[in-house]
Amino acid sequence: MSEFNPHEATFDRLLQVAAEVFAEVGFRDATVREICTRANVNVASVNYYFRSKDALYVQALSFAFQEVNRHYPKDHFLDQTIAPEQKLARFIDDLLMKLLDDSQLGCFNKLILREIYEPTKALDEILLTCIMPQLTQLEDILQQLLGEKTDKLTVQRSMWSILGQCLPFLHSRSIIDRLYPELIANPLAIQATAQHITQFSLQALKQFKTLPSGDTDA
Amino acid sequence: MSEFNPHEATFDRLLQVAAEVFAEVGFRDATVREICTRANVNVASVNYYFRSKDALYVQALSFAFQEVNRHYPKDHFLDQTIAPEQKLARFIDDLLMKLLDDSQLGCFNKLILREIYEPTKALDEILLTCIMPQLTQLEDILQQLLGEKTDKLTVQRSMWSILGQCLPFLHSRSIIDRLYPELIANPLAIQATAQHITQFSLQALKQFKTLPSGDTDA
DNA sequence: ACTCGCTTTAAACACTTGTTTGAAATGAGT
DNA sequence: ACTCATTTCAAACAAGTGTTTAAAGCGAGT
Repeated sequence: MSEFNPHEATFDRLLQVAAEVFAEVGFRDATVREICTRANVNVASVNYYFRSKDALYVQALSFAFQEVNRHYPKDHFLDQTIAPEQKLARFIDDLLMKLLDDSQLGCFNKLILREIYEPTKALDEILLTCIMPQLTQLEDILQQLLGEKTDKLTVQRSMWSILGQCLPFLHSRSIIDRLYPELIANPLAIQATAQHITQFSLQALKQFKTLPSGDTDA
Repeated sequence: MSEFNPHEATFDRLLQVAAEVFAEVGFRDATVREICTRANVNVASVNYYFRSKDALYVQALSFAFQEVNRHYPKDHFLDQTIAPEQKLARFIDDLLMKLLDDSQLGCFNKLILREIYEPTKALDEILLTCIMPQLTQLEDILQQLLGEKTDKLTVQRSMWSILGQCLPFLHSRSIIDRLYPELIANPLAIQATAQHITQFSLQALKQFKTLPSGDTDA
């Protein structure tokens, strides 16, 4: 994944490789020796620079968040000129791309996923810095789309309805790859799937609207 | 979870306890010694009865499936007198209850979830015996609901839209418990959430119908 | 009472793991 | 050229792992 660069300080190389390895096999299955070998670094370096494997994990996590947030800026949803329906479509598109990203960044996603799946003490920080911003962003879009008078609980449930439709492409990849590969075979298929989710959701959301504005239709 | 019963053969006790422990901490973090201690059994028993820890895991998995399938019979969806909308509502209700089941059976669910999340060689068998039946059941309901002329891909995508809405309550429990506990605070709340998913989906599905039958409305 | 197959047991084995250690290498400041 | 703090290294350590072993216990059939 990340080719060996001798000019990168061993500290940074360790962090980078650790994130990758932890993402691939999880905290427990990741061995210090494997990480050090891949980083072309002596075994003792982990304890020298990070005190322990646990501490390395925590640092690797927050490093991964920084990277993800750096590559996926989230400010382009504040634009009030774009219709909320459009924003929702964009949100779903972006999310699906992110979840199916198998590159460098994808491994950071996997890392976060692991943390959700079996939380360590680091989860609380992740929730605050990584998950919550995404959730409130979607919540805002939905509140705009449905109208201010739609109650919070309905908005939240709808938010999970939409998130839920996207998430299987991250956490049930093993099933989808085996039984429904056509859904994500190529970028076009992914976009079609995203479009389905958008259509599905927009139609569903109509029933919860409390706004009179009836000029936004397919 | 399962209190020690001296009259139960050690073989059965091992299987039972192994399923619990594997579900709790995963294959790698589960130690043979922990399993044996909980089962009031000598360490060597695992290798005596099951040849290896790996083999024990596989057997524990298929044992878990048998138990789950025994407790959740799936034949009451063949009844042709029930409207497909009703069937969908029932399906979602059942699934949500299952996914949120924290009892004895819940641990079997966790076991299966783990297998989906990080597949071992055992996944293929699980897909066949445990996952596929559920999926095709939902697929059938949807095909009935949408009409025979709706294409398979749309049906499959819709199936994942519905499944996806339910699955977060299993695999993102850590987030929901922390940020949205009201959604599943008690049986009533769970039912309300299930009802939301049903309404959301039925409204969404309308746009994909290819059947003329227009007498099924909210 | 004795045998013989099955089961249980404590101890040991072989291996991997995270971590520590103390010496060697490195390199900037003088 | 020397110093000294920082970094790297091979080797060893201590603890935990799955597995094996060989002896002891047990229980029905004769």
